[in-house]
Amino acid sequence: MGRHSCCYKQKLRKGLWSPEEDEKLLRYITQYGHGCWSSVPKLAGLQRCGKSCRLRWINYLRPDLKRGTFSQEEEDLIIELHAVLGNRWSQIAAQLPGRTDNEIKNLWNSCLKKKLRQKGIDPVTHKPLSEVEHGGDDMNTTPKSQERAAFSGSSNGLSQTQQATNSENNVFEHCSSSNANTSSKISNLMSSGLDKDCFQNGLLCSTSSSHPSDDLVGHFPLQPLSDYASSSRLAAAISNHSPWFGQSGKSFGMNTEFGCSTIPAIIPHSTISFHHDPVGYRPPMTVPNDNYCFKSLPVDDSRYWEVNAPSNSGAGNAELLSSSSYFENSVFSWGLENCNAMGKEAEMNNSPGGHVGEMKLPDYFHNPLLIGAASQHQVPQSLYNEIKSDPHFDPNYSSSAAWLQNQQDQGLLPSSDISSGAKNIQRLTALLGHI
DNA sequence: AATTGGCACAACCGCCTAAAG
DNA sequence: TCTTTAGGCGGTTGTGCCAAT
Repeated sequence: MGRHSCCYKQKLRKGLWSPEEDEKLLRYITQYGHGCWSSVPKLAGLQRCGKSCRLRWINYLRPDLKRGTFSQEEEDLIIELHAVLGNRWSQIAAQLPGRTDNEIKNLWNSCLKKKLRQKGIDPVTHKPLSEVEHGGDDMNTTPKSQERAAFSGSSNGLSQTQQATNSENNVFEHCSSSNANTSSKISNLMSSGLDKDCFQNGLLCSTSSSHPSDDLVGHFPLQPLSDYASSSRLAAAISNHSPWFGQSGKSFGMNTEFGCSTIPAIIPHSTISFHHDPVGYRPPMTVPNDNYCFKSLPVDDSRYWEVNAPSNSGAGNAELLSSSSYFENSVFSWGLENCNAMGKEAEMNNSPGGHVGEMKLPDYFHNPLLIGAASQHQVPQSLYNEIKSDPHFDPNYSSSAAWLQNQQDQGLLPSSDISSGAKNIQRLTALLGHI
């Protein structure tokens, strides 16, 4: 279904979005959330199909987008992840908060592929070009339909041929004997608490019956790792990643719309625990309110992120915390019910005093992430002007923590909120600062 | 100054899957 | 069980910018 049926019913606009359209969509979603995308254009007064609105929001308008060029670390991580996940851009994007799958895909096609080739690495197999040429079994020639079938039937997103190549060639050529260091890293990864089933159902699932399924290290495409940055980040990404693969091979519980997709779909006892270095994870950039305080608890060499569910919500369960509902019901409050009041209040006045978890529209505009977008003309001019004209606006803010702190300094936030919100964010920022 | 090619980015297209009727 | 509808994803194309010629 390329174009939805709604697109045929009436003449809908195509092509680039105008600033007016952006503003309409932004204002609507800010106030009401998107809900059913197919109804968004009508309710927002747009001559677009819902699919187009969704894409525009995800790739362009949503406030937690990180703009600007990719850092070297981001590029390295993308390459690492691509070696494992193949062209599963949405899942790669899930490990790079603030980046969209579209953005990463474009980067890959326009830049990273070329860089790898220049290094003598085949961007498809992540093996040395000479090896690929000799092999003759060129991955580039894998029929699309075959790859799609492989995707749906396999768990790691690579074609079956690709899986076999990675597991049988990379593993036993590069891992078991020559790359003991990397091997030990993966072994450590395994021995330090990861559920083996996650691997068997997830990324490291073997497709070859000739290899014992518990030889998990053996099914990891290790060869490229030496070229890239620390493999611990990849391990972290995988450890965060693999539990959310279902049997169909598709991930679930990953909400890339908010760039927070590493939050597990099922979180027993309302606790999010990220084993190992959570370097691939950043908490939602939305400020947690009092009920959702992110805590970092050092346990051995691992770090754990914990979310305290609100005791009075009656929803401190897995259902609430499942992906989108998690945000729609709680943390991502600006996107839904609170936004309604938020927008109205913003229209009436800019009075301070809103809670951290209930940002008013002007406060929302102080969000450095949105401002980042605005500064690059990613936000409609009228909104940008609104931001710039605000006396509290400071384009130099570089973190949500700084932003929060300043909100308190300005008297725009009560100290109770800053203590639970900003401090946790500051802790997160410090812990994740090395990214 | 005009043309051309490369590049980055935004958006569309088509496929797959799941849910609902 | 079949059909319809919608969401999501990856591939591809269109467009504008910029540097080189």
